[in-house]
Amino acid sequence: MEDNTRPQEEISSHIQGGEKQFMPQLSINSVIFGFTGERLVVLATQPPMAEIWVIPGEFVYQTESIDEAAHRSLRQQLGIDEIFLRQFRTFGEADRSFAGQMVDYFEKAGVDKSKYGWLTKRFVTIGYYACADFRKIEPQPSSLFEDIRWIDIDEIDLLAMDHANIVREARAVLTRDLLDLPVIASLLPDTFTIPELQKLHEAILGRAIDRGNFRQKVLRTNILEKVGERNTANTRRPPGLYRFNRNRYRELLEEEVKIGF
Amino acid sequence: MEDNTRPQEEISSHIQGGEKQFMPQLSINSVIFGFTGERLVVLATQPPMAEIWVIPGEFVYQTESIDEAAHRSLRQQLGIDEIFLRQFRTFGEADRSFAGQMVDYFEKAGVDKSKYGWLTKRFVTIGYYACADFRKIEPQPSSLFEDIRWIDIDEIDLLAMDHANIVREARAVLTRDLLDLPVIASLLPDTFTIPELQKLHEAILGRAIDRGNFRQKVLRTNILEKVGERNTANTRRPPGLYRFNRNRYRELLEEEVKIGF
DNA sequence: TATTTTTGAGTGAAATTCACTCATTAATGG
DNA sequence: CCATTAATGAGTGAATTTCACTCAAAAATA
Repeated sequence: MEDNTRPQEEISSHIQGGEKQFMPQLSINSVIFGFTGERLVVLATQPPMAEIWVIPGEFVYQTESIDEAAHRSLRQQLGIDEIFLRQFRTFGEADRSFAGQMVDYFEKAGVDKSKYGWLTKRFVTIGYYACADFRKIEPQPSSLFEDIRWIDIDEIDLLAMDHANIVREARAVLTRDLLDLPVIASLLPDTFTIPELQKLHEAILGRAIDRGNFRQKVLRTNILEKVGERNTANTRRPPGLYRFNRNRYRELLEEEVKIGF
Repeated sequence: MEDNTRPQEEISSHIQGGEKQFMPQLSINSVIFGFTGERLVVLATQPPMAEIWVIPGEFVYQTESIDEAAHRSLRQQLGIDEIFLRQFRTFGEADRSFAGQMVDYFEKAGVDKSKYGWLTKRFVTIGYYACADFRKIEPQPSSLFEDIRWIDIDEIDLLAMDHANIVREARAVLTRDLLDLPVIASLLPDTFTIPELQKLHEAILGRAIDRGNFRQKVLRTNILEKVGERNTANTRRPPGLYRFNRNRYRELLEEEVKIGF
């Protein structure tokens, strides 16, 4: 993937030149999953002056692929590079549009309708989902959004438009993809304990897993390598510290070995 | 899904009005799988005057959803209604366009460039795949294509543009979806034998399956009901005739029971 | 009528799943 | 300093599933 970074533009210029540089009526939206250690969360942003929460989105430059647009979005808006990012579905209901929320916003901002009109049309959006280390991302407002924060997976109904539905679909795909362990690797810090890994699985699957059996199955795949003896946490018995063996990862993917928890 | 059928237009009017009624730079393409009894095949069409083969495609009216456009495409072009149809991926490379093949064609046809120009731009296409009963579809040329035929899954490299790749991706998804038996139900006639069902599985998976074990597993799910005693084929011992029990179907889907061959 | 080919049915060893118990470790409280 | 406690690490065995395999049945064919 080449670097298609463009200067971080002011929101108004981003929008006003839109119809010339972007693919018309097309956007991408990314569901970015994180894991607090207990709960599955997704990243939500609040556009300037608009009192709504949405998942991060972008438009597609005429000169870039949709995958590049998705990566650029994360890079420019969140400073995230090198991340697991996967297209999972495209949403194209006939009445899908920003119009309701956007008109108010632009009139407040004093933008001329001839400039933002292209934005109020019906939009088809390509959904991506990503997994990110909860602690490494430091959400900070930029010119593209006023506020940004993690919201619990059970609170997504506060999202505007059809974004709650997009998140639900993404979560269903994530659950299916759970077998491909590389998916969740980026949800965890570089090193972690097996109980932590189990909690992540339980958060995604939404059900409890037997402790002993989980441990056995994971270790049997040889996908983990012990890196430290103990944790500085204040638990009783200190759990072993592990990290993913990236080579074994790819092997498992190619063998299409299903772990099956 | 409402009926959004429009009169079958002449190819030229279909194209010339395009930029006004269709979503710009967006199309859908459908990979339609069939099963000959031995081999997996896909439907390919040849546009008028163009010496290329492509999979069926359409544009999306501003007033219809992408799913409706996909269904309409099959209805208008192939006379197929009520079919299993599933979106599987969107293709959006920066250089994806009909330009190469189309310019020659329209110049031959004497269409003014101002009319077909919108068609030569970069296009993003939403991929759908469908399963159809090989015998029920009777491919016949219409105003939208000059010729149409089934091609073997191993001969898709003759397809133009990135369509071979689209078919490959669809096949990979079909293989994954094979567990959800309803997917393949529409590939078979209403009644069929277990050996026929097994051959279909082998054609999709691309490998041999043990006969006895396959039989056991399928029958254990109670998804089949015996409908006739024997077949009029000229085999040795006549196999039992079965059909899918639609109710049991949905049950299995909801239980998310994996058959796992 | 014997042969051949295909379907239908069954068997058992090997592997996997899954609920469960026991041992180990180190912080905590007295 | 020691018993308690809470968490991790390790193991066990019954039940189930997988999978390669054999045998029986049915009907066309020679």
